[in-house]
Amino acid sequence: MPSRPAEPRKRPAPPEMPAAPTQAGRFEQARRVQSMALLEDYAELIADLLATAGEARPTDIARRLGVTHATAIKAITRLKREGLATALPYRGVFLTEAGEHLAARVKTRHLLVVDLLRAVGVPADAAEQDAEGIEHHVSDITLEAFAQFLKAR
Amino acid sequence: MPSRPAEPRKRPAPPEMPAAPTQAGRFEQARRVQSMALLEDYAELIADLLATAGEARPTDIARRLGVTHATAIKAITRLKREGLATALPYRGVFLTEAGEHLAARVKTRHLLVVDLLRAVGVPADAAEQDAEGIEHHVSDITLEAFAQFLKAR
DNA sequence: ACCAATATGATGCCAAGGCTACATTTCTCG
DNA sequence: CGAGAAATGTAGCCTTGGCATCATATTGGT
Repeated sequence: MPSRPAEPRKRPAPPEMPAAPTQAGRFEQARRVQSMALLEDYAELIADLLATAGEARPTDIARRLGVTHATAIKAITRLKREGLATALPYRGVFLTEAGEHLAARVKTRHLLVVDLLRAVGVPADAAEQDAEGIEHHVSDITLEAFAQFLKAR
Repeated sequence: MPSRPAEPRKRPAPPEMPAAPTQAGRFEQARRVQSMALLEDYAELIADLLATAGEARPTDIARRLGVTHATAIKAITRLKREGLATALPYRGVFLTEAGEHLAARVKTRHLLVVDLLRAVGVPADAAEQDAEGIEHHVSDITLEAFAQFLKAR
């Protein structure tokens, strides 16, 4: 039996010990990171399309991300609002300098995360899949540690 | 200059090569995982509070997660809807069997992720912080690889 | 036993990210 | 060149997960 409904409460001992310096702080940071994840994915993909095909069109972006074009266009609007991309109607999307910087960092990080996962024995498919979600949460410090580890072995 | 506005488009070569079996599929999976993340965090925390303090009250949950109590209550409502938790008004939150199972899996995974990060040289603070976001994206296959790696070294 | 303090719950608001449906523009090709 | 096809853009709707605010319940202390 999972758990009994509890008595009327006696407020035994408010576990006010922060368990760690700030558990709440860690969750907040994780949420902050998460809000950047989508921008990062779009920036990286747009950079890839620009490099590969010479242009990045909403439909291609949408297909690659597995969303509808309407969703992609909304995201592109946000990218523009954040100063990461520019777009001329019916003429494709381009990255600003800030957008290109972001894309480059994201790509580097992605490759490093995949390499590290492979290095500790994760199969290629799983490494690719998991990296897609993991990468956004890897801090610079952790990334540096990954690089060191890979160099050392 | 980051990128030129482009010519009227000539549709050069639709890069229809799926780059990988399914890039879109990986993003979709990452999004699916993300939608579970919040439930996992709540389940783990509730289990911890129940074990530590004997009860899990919305206000404590909120404080530990760094959100307002209104937000916590909404999440608890979703936990109930998903069959992971039960709650009696003004009497705290409890986990169903499914909720306890989830909490246990999440906790195990969290510890393993932190251990892995530490093992490859990530400082303790960063490991704790990054694990908070990373753990949700670690598949069973990857988790198993982590376990093997830790055992082997 | 009462009242103030605190916790809890209910609403309503917002932004993000999905979607569908429909309108418009551009392109391709006969 | 002129349609039909395809891409692009717009609008409206939904769910999540935040928030603040207000109303109600519980609790603790005198």
